[in-house]
Amino acid sequence: MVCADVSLEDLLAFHTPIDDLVFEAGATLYNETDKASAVYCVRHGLIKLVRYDASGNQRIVRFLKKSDVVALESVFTDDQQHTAIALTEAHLCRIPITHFRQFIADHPALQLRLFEKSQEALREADNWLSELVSNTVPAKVRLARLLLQLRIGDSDRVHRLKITDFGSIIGITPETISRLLNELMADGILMKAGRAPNGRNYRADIPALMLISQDGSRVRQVRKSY
Amino acid sequence: MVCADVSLEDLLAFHTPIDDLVFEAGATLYNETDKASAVYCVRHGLIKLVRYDASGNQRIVRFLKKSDVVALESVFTDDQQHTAIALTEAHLCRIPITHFRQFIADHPALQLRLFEKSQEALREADNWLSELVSNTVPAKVRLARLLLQLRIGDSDRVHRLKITDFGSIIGITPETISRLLNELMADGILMKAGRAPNGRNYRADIPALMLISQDGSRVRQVRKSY
DNA sequence: CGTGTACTTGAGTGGGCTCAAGCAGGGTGG
DNA sequence: CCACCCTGCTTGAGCCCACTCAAGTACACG
Repeated sequence: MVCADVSLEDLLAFHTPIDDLVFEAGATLYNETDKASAVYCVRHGLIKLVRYDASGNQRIVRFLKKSDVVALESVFTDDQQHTAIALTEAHLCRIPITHFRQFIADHPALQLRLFEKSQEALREADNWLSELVSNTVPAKVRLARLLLQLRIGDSDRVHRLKITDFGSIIGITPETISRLLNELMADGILMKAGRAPNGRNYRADIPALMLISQDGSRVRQVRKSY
Repeated sequence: MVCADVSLEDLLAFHTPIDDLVFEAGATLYNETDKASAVYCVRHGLIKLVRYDASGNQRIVRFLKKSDVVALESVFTDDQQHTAIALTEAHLCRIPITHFRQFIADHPALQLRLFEKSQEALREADNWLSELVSNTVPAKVRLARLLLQLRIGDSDRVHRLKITDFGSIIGITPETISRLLNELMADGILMKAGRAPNGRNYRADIPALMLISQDGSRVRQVRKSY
């Protein structure tokens, strides 16, 4: 929206040097250690935002897709907080940060849109925190939840990430992911479909996944009150 | 800031019915299932934002403290996404959501401030995701990281939450939390201090905690390339 | 045809969970 | 003032899920 709406045309009219870029799958947009220099609007494709913790483990904190804005935090700070990597081929428009800041200042209506974008991202982060990362919920349940979030539209298709990526979202090892996915395939709930490098996906039995995702097998015993 | 800055005076001048409220420790501001009806500015105290996942487990997704705004998402949606509970006695000013929306519309400068607030919250959420919830990092390390985040200013004091609250942040059971805290106390890194219901805290050996928090004992073996 | 990357599979281990019981302290009411 | 409760915390024993390490397979690509 931000780029597709008013703002894009306005930006172009602004005579700013906008680069229209194509990143191929696996390419890095920028690194955690870089100074903020631009924001990117996603036109097409899937981007992962990752962080490396103190022990060097990779962790995916969010996905960005069509009409999302990458590196929005650089409006307020020069420290990038993530590394951004394309998961599929991605088309982006790059807006130098100084121009973007100026543009925001000149267009108050945009501020509310960006605020809303930010709230959306926050909502997704909260979702991940509450659904995807609890040790107290079995890994299989969390994986089912993640697969549902990766559903493509209303279809029976689900994005098929690399198993290490599945792992760095829900916080378990690739080996365990592999075992769980094979289990789901053995049960006929998941089937490999599509071809690399794009379109890699699963055909999924959505109702079955929803059933698994609501699993309450490990509900904590509450002390009885007589 | 939002409440302490321009906006508060402006709001008052606006003749809006602002309630100035005091919640005691443990009191609920609002529930996940309630319709959005207001935002709250925190003047003093600590608020936790919790969610209950499909299996009924409680999960803390964020803390809010002085100068933060609670229920900011209700600017855009009527669905509350969390339950908000006071952890200490808390002083809040309550602004009915219709007034707040109107006020935002009339005061563009506020939009940028709220956008920034939202980015701050997002940053904290990302931090939690990347540092606090990885199963692949030992629980003790994650607990040390959490304790450092709960540090009070630059002192050697750390907020002492209930063990179930510690648990619902990093995703482990209260029993394990208890064992780990006792371990830290046995090592002289942590000492109980302060009195209930407020001021409950630990005196901590901060450098020791930092050491533990950077632990790399479980770094994954990288396949050697000869 | 060889090399690298992604994934699979197996065996063994251990950290954190479950269930269960007991303790400590601060209210509250008799 | 004590008895009682209730909530928060502790401690123990046993188990199991997910981890570690290690080796092997599948497949894409030059």
